[in-house]
Amino acid sequence: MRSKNQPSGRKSDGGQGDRSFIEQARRAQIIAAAIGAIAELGFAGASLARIAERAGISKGVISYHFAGKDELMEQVVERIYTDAAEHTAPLVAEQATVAASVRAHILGAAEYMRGHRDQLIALGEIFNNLRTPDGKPRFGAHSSEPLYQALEALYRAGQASGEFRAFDTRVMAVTHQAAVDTMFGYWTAYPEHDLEAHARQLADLLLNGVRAPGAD
Amino acid sequence: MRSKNQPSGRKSDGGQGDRSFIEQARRAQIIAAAIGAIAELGFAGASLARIAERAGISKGVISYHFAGKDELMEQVVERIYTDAAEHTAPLVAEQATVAASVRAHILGAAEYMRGHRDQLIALGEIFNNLRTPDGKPRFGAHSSEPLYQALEALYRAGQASGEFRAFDTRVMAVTHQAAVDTMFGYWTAYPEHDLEAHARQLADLLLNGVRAPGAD
DNA sequence: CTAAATTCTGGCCATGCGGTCAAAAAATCA
DNA sequence: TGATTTTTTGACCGCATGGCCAGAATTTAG
Repeated sequence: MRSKNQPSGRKSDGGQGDRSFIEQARRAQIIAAAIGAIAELGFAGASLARIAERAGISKGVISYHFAGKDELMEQVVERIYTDAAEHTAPLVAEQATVAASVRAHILGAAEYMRGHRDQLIALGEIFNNLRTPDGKPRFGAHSSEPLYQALEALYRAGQASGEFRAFDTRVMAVTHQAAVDTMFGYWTAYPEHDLEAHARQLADLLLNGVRAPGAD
Repeated sequence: MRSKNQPSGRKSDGGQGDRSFIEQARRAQIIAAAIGAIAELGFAGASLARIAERAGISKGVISYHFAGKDELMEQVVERIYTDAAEHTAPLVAEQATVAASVRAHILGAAEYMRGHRDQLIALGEIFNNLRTPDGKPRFGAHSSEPLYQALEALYRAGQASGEFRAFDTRVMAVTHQAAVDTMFGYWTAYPEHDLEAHARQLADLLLNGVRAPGAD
């Protein structure tokens, strides 16, 4: 009766530990199918049955590889989130001035959006809809703390270097992130919209907003 | 066999036409209960049963007064939306300069948020989640067009008067709206956050971003 | 090749959903 | 008052959902 079948049995296991290759592949496949389903049908429309159908497997397979729908959704978020962060972070770091970093962050985000439409839609859907069993949002605004802190650090550096004027860096970070997120949402609704031009306009706007009075 | 009981039977009837007082009162009561339920439990958690429970009535009453859940949700949106617009619009109009109007819009929105937390949460939930029978979002980003156009007109006026520099007014309008919306979301997540200070910071940021080079 | 472990299938379950309805209750009318 | 209309109730329907599991299929190990 020992050694039950539960590859995903080790609950609350952050790292993926010792997972066989085919196990990892199946999980990746299911996650990909989930992203597609959520992007097309919305969070509520992405049932396990529909995700399984997209993946070309039986519904039970998902239950076999994931503890439940909630774990699936959390894995989807983790996958997308880390991937996006890995892409954006280095772009910012290699700039000479802080203003250039801010601009690079915005333009880099726009470029990333082009190739990851479904992932970002799915991310938003899950953020907005996934809830804990007691009904509270699973990913509240608090989940954006790391993002906010990174942006705050960036803007504070600009203040320290004298590039930027004095302002509340937290409000700035929140606004910056919101503007970038919405740029994506707007482009999603109006696909013919020029994403890169939007990004340039936005960078101009934000940098003008924080630029130190003397610098020109 | 004529004269069936269907107070809400006149489908696609924009105005409320001839509705008895008690009929209007019941509808208002149900809409209020729906707002509370959505704000607390999210869109998915706000079932007809739970809304009815909150209103202290039987579930069937909702079906009697509304054609279906979708109509209820649309009425909720209409109620909230018109109420908010009525509050914000005059504030903007009575300002001397365009910059003052922009500032008034942001500060006015912040003030409004304080007294209408649940309404605005519910509005967001419905915008993000209500879908037509074929699965498409009922209120896409296109629903914000009137807002965007009003803001564009405002910023264009500033450009015409020479207060503002040249920039893409559409990007500006989208960004402005996003920043205001997110100010609300952030305050919701961090209730101790100083909403009015945030609004002032945001107004400074946006106005600095668009201010004409010479003006100071 | 055989045995054991892993993975997959397809059907089943309880739950909650939106919606419907006959009948009861309440309000209105004559 | 009694007759008629409006409103409410509470039970019920069909359906989709997330989850479960016995057994079959497949892969791996000895």
